[in-house]
Amino acid sequence: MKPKTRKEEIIKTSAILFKEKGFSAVTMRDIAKFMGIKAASLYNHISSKQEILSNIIISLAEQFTYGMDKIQNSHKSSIDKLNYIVELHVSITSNNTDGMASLNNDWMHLKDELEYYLKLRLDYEENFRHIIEQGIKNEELKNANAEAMLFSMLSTLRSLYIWIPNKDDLNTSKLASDLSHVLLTGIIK
Amino acid sequence: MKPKTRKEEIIKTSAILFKEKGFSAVTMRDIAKFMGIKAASLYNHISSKQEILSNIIISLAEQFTYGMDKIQNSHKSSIDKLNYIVELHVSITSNNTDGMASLNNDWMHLKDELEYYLKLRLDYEENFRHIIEQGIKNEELKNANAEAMLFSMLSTLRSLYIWIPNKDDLNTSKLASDLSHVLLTGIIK
DNA sequence: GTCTATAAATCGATAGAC
DNA sequence: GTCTATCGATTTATAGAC
Repeated sequence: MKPKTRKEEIIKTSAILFKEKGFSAVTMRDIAKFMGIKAASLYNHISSKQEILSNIIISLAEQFTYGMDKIQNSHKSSIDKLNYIVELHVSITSNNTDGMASLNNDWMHLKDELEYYLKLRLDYEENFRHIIEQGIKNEELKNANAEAMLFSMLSTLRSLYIWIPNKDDLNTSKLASDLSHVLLTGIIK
Repeated sequence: MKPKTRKEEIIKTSAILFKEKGFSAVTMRDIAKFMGIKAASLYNHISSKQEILSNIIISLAEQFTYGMDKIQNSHKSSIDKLNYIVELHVSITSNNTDGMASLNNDWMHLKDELEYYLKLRLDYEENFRHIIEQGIKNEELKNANAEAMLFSMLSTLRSLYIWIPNKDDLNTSKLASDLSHVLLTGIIK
């Protein structure tokens, strides 16, 4: 995931700073200083601060959409599908923990792509909900509050970017399996 | 929870706007406009934008600290303590959904109170962790990844402010019990 | 308690030299 | 590809009238 072009380098640097203080509190001068150049030089590679933000967010949102489509089209059990969703989040997040902060906290500062992002997010949530509801019908899952199940899983998976950087020796498959176990079977003996 | 003084009104209004766009993207003019006055008039009641933010965040952080202390000092089982933690989050969040957004997303913009806030948060997490570890020793909880358990519960509870406003007919005790059930016993049949 | 007017600093972005 | 210089807009906050 090393940036190959100068533009990719700007986007990667921005994601680090956006994670620390949020999109609105980071200035073009902050980004430039971090890269050892002047703010005006950034505009030779990108056209606006907005463009940096959309690059970070839309790319991630589309990765989630693509992954969810593959899971939906696989003919697996509901529980297997939920396990794959956990793996999807662990995989995408561990490859871009910085960008995930913008996806979660700065999407509202999108302009041209705001509607597109909101559609991707809504579709994702509806697919997730559908898998849970199917699992209840199948009697794979408890006949309980489906919205609470969805909310709990989504909240945990969306917060992964906060947790993952703290695990130095990151074993993504163990992390995904531990997390699946907690989310699906609970913590009570 | 109706604001009684003009200062409380400013803080309540600010919390609504901070939730929408974040602290840094909201201007004093935005807050004033929402209240039907001019930005300069705000300074007759508060001394800075910073002061508004600390009022929102520190008050909430102290409520969590106070609630956790009471739970720690109660001589209940580990599982009961976890249930009370869920109730604590549902209770505080449902009384101030707007402010919870600042607590979660804008704490890094604190200045004088940043260290104090970080200490309260760290203590809270350590108390939470201790309860889970005790539960594992007691054999009330599974002998599994304690950090994953803590992370999953905390992530879900901290995200409650996003979910609660969407439930119009809010029955807080049913919400807390549904959530406890999902978090403690999982979703698999 | 609210207003108008304004200070002082900082913002995103552009022009043009090298 | 980076620089200096700068524009025009916007920011938090203050001074002083009413």
